[in-house]
Amino acid sequence: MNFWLLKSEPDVWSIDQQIKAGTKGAVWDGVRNYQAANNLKNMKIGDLCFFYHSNIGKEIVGVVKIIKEAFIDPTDKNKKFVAVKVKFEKQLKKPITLEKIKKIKDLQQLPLIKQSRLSVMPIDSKSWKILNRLGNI
DNA sequence: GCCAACGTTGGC
DNA sequence: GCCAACGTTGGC
Repeated sequence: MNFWLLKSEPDVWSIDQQIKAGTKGAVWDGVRNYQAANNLKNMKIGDLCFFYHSNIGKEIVGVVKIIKEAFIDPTDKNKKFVAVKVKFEKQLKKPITLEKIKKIKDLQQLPLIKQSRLSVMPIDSKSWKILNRLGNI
């Protein structure tokens, strides 16, 4: 099992909307970056992803689970990019802010810090554990 | 609202 | 295939 982090602007798609989507889940589409798309392709059913709010909030707000592996993004006319389907898993009572993550030495290698523009990124299991502890998950 | 850091596009 | 110009993302 692998771990990931998905970024979304809450204006476009927020954790609240993800919660409303319920057990049926929702399509994670709109990724138009090859590196991010490659990460999507490597996701397997059952993998867990942090749900991060970019721009507004700048914090990890929950966890979602992959329920459908990569397929052609229905919103991509050129059919080059892929989407996955995710289901709401958990919401953090207390979100983990970017500010907080930046203060933790063991998390400085995360793409979230180093590559701020990447919207889909892998999280190594050690960092996943640290973040779970921080989020009281 | 600005700007750094990237990605992409298109002329050559 | 290079690189300048332009566009986008996202933190501040």
